Amino acid sequence: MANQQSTIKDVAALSGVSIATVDRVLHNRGRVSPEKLKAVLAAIDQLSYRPNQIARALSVRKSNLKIGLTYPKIEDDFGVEIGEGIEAAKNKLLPFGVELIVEHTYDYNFPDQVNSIKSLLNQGVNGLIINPVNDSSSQRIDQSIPNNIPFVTVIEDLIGSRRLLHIGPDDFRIGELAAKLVSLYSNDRCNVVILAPHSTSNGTQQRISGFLSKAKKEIPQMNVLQVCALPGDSEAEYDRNVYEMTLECIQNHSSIDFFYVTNGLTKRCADAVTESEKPIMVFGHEFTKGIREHLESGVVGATIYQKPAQQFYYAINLLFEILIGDRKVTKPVIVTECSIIMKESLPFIKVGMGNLI
Amino acid sequence: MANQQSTIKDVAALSGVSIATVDRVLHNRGRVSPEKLKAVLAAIDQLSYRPNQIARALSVRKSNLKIGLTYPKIEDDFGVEIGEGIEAAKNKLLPFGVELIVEHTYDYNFPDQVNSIKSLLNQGVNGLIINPVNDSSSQRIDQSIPNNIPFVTVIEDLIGSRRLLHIGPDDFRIGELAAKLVSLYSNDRCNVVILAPHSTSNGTQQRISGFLSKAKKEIPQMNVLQVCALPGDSEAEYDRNVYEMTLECIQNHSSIDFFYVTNGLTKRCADAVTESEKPIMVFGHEFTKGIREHLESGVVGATIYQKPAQQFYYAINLLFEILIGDRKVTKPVIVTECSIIMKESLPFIKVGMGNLI
DNA sequence: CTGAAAGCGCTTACAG
DNA sequence: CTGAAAGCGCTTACAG
Repeated sequence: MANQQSTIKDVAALSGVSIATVDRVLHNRGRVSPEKLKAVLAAIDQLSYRPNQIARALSVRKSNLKIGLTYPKIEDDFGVEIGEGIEAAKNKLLPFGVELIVEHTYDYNFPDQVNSIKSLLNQGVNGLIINPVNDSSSQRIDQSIPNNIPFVTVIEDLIGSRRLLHIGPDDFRIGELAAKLVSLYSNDRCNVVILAPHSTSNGTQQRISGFLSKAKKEIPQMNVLQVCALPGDSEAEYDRNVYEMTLECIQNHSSIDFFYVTNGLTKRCADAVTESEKPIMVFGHEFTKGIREHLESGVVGATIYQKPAQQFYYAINLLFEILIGDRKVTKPVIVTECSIIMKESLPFIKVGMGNLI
Repeated sequence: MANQQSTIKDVAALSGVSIATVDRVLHNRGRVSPEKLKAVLAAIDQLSYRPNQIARALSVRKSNLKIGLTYPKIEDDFGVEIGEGIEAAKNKLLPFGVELIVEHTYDYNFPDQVNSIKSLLNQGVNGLIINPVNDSSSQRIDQSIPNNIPFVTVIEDLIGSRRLLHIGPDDFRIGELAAKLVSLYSNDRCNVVILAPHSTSNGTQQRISGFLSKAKKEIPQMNVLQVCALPGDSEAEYDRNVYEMTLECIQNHSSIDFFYVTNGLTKRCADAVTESEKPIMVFGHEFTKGIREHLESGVVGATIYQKPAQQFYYAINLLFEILIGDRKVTKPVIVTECSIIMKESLPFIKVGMGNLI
């Protein structure tokens, strides 16, 4: 029937009020007489009116929202992908008059992150996105952010903090999946060494727990020889240490079949395995150029990819919608998609923002 | 420096012309004197001006673009997902004044599809999205569409047709991946029966070819006992026949370890396997409710999911951008993402439009 | 070839 | 509590 989409003008005409009043009803910015309220609501219903978001965006532009973002910047393809997600979100929100202010720490420096948050607050942001460098500090993060500034976490949760919501992978289940993948590539023998960065990261612990739990429950032939906590404070140190630790493990255990690396250090572990020339397969995480090469050569069996660009893009958009009141928070944790990547699925994998326009 | 995003007004002011002239330059709708052209170009460059797409959308709204879409509607969750992708695209394009007109055939009826195309053309569409029911008919599709109406194909290509571009999975590689997955779940013995709808669908053929090629090249223990072409003309027939054929195969071959089903009929095959109580595992495609249940119970080992909602959403948006001149066609085929789904990755899978906002 | 003006659908002061 | 008016940044007839 009503072929053309109806507008706020139509609603105003039908209910016999001005468009300003309709707008008040729409966003309950209050003080509308009961009769008019009722009439407007009825008209909205009758015309099944839905506000034009584009028009809204254009005029709301003037409000000049600021969103702050802080994350630990790592100089590799994972960092590049995060940058791509941020850039995409920035461009998408630009015409809405949103200013996205980005700060980052180099490596996992917690005091730096607290400083970056202060700096963002000083610049007058209306909300924050935080990719925490360290999740044991929920309290201190809470303390650095005023109550009236909402913040959301990405990738790594800040459990027990005042965060509005968290967006990231389900690390325990990811650990379980990793164990399953390892078992699929094994025959009778399945001796595994786990390499994880030594950190208080909850995500890492969850992955290890998930892995071990799955092995115990369902994979009788799997034997976890060792769980190595890599020392380090920076990505460079981790990179060095994972390489050396891998070689060391190979020397100490004569019977390793698999390494499971709980994060993007997968590449350097695979480098060491390649160097050793042992028939060992590596399983791990993320999807950088180096990991792709090891997948192609068969040293890495499979990797679980958490699509960082999409997580950031999604988090930024979500916070924006929350700030302008277009979205309510219904659940505190949103689990994001992860992909299983193996040699044969390389042709289908989209990195960065992929096909998402 | 230039903190605020510059606007068309700024460009006009800087180059000493009217905004109408800037607009002419922007979209080269011609007839601008060389001097002014140069001045405008310089100003655009100097201000690094980027048009506000939101504002553009709002005014371009009046042009009232129509996009037509036709696809074979199947009454299952796959069809529901397609509907979700279409709905999301429709809502996204609504404020741009785009009317998305959707027609569908029931099942794979080619004459019906030709009729639906005619009907869409009669309604004055400016471009078409076609999910072909049958790819042997590129010529007849070409003939039903005037040269000035661009069309793109989704999911199944119309090779040799005049389509502007194709958006869909890489079916040969998908077949290869399927063979790899089967081999991962096998131990020493790996006897496989392939079930495929009897149709002229090129996608199906590609998947089978990929599967066989991979098996031959890299999986010596794999033995393909039979490739069954299922008779049928409608989804209901296929559903019935795949069930019966599965039971028949189980009777005829005493040693089947795996079924590979080239499409969403996976569910009915798994039903029959469950019924037979044989220790046979099914591999297949898509991700409907029924398939999820079989993954949970372990009858289906893994499924490869082509995310139909996203393919449609993407195709519609792409055609829109092409029609308004915001995007050029650079490559004729766009390969979309596919996910490997196994029991352990169920927690991460987003169906429909997932987290894509 | 060029510019002034109206308009897309909404929001936001402002005045009453 | 309510409405008229200006404005967001662009496009599109229209007049010159």
